[in-house]
Amino acid sequence: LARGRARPIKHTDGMSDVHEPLPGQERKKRENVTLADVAAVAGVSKMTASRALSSPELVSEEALQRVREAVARTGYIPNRIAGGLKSNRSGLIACIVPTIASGSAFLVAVHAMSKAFADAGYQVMLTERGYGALGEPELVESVIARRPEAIVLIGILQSPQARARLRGTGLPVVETWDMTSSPVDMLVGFSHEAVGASVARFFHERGCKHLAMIAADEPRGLQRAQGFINEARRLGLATDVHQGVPTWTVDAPTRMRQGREGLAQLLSRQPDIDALCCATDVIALGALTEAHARSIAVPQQLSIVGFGDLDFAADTEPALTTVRVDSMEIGRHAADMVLSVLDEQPVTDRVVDLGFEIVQRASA
Amino acid sequence: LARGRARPIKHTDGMSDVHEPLPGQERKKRENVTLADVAAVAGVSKMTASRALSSPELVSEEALQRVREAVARTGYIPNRIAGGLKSNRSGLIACIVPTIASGSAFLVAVHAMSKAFADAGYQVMLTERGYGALGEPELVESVIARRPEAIVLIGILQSPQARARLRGTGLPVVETWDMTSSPVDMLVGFSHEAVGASVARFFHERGCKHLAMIAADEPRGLQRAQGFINEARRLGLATDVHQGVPTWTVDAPTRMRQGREGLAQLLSRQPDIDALCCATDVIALGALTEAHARSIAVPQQLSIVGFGDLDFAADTEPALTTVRVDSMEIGRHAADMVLSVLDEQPVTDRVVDLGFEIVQRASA
DNA sequence: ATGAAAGCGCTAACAG
DNA sequence: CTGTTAGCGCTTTCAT
Repeated sequence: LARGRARPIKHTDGMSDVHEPLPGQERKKRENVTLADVAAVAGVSKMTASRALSSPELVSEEALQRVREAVARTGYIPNRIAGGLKSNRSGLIACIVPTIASGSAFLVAVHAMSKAFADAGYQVMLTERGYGALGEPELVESVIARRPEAIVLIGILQSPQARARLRGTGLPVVETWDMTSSPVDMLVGFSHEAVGASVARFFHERGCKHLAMIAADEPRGLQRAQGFINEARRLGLATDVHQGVPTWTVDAPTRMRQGREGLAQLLSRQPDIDALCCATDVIALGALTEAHARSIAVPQQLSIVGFGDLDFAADTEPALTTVRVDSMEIGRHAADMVLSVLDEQPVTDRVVDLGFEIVQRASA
Repeated sequence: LARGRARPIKHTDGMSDVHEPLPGQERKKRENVTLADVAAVAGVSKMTASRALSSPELVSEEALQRVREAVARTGYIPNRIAGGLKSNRSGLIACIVPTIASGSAFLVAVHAMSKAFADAGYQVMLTERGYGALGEPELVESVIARRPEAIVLIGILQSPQARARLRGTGLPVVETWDMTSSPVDMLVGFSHEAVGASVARFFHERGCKHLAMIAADEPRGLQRAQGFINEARRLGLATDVHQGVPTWTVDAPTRMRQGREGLAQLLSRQPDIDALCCATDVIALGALTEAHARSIAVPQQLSIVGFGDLDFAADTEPALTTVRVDSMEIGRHAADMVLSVLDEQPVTDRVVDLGFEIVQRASA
């Protein structure tokens, strides 16, 4: 953890000059307005000032007025870092996401969660896991170092060490977007293997014979692929030369191009494919586009199914058949669980499977 | 419709004795391992333990060993909240974004920034502004309450009050993705009006006569639209019944559907449109799709230009002509500026226009 | 309803 | 190289 060198702290008198430091010249540390200043200006004790801000009902009307005025006059902004130290309540919820720069469905869950937490007075600290960049244990440690009051994960940590660390904190932890038999604490998600298997059955029921898959190289994407392939085998739909399901695997986060390339690759290997399961809607959109460019009729010649039911899925040509996950509900539910625990309320179902649903549109 | 499990599965307890804090009942605050404990176990003073962790080069080899062992034995995780209080260095950089759940181009900038800050030992605290949900002044206050060491904004705050607050902190502030004559502090972006004007000229040079626009109802989207419309007027390309440019405005964040609807709406108003400027690539993709569905030849009958050069732009059918912004560079540059200031190094250019470029592909 | 004292866990600023 | 002494700004606790 290389850091810049510590800079000297200049102590300026603070409030004497009302207006701004010429930017760039001299960044004054004049965030010296503390609760003590407010109290002094208001003519009350620090404690009364503190109470006026956090539990106004315990303070006389008059004191309240004077403190409020003092706050306005001084431009006081409470220091939550200091408050948190003593009270052991940081007001922070950590959320660890795989990545942010992508059109992944889980962003909706994060969004919903953020809102729920914000409404409850917590701030969310979002951290990118980066699909394998920094080590999980170090990441978890750096997050815990901020003393969040709870931790929400999109996905499941692989490293047993990191999981142990999480558990060791005794903090409420919610893992989401996945199912596992050994959650760290709470869990709200769905089975990715079941998703894959359902898609295989979906194709089977509609008479498709030659299935193929574009998989995403990321834990949950691989689970979906595995579920799809296994079920296809079971149904006797593994028909490539090696009695397998032709599969093309791409990096995450997924891009449309990978769908185009993937379909092209799969067709060159096995031209008679009639059903394609895509790891994400974005890939499916690429595949749809490639099919169009090659004048392959969808769904007549080729059925395509995506995953995520992203906001564009209903608006492609043809409209995309896809697996819908109630991402918003996952986010809300995760937030509810956390808030319940923080509120000392019992949480009966600590593991929740929210399931999924195949939305049939025109592409399959 | 195949369905997954849609109702909660009861967790059959099972693990009750694996880890002890009976969840929900008695969340023991047993994160009591402090530096003092480590020091005691290692048989050194708190200070030596502290130094062993943050400036190992100041500590003897032996002490280092013993502290490291003590850390491992106790499972100590430093409390950055406490450290930050004394040192006045929270190690936090706040980043305020419009929203997270969208395929906006700025997410790439955020991603790049996060990485740069992480490499420098800072953690990024991402906050959603929510396109007008909570008041800007309150939002800024809640962010400042965490005492970040710098603040990066995607976009520019509207509220003068909020801007004053920001300035008042004396913290390094970088506004990004925009140009303004009165930045709070530093600025790295490009002119959205210039983007709009360039697209209008682009159409003009290629002989288009009947321009139209799908605008996004968000500050920068509106600036682009304004630039486009003004330039179109100047060039004599404002040709609708009212001597204007047919414009359809949609909510942000934008979705593909809005592009489909928008094109449909515009055509019903003015069927002879031959050039369409879209507020985002996502909208452009929708417009492309709608054109395809209506058998309108792109670009022969209708030219379409997007904005953002998102990762899918090169892979649509036809490939999308769009305005490219070097989002990653914006993120990196913003991070560099902040890190320089934090490192007491001079920043010569406090306002940087990174420009943009029209990438001509097949759609126009 | 208010205030005084006592730290939260850590690190800056000195001495040794 | 190591330790001691003071707090950072706030809130808990307990007195009034």
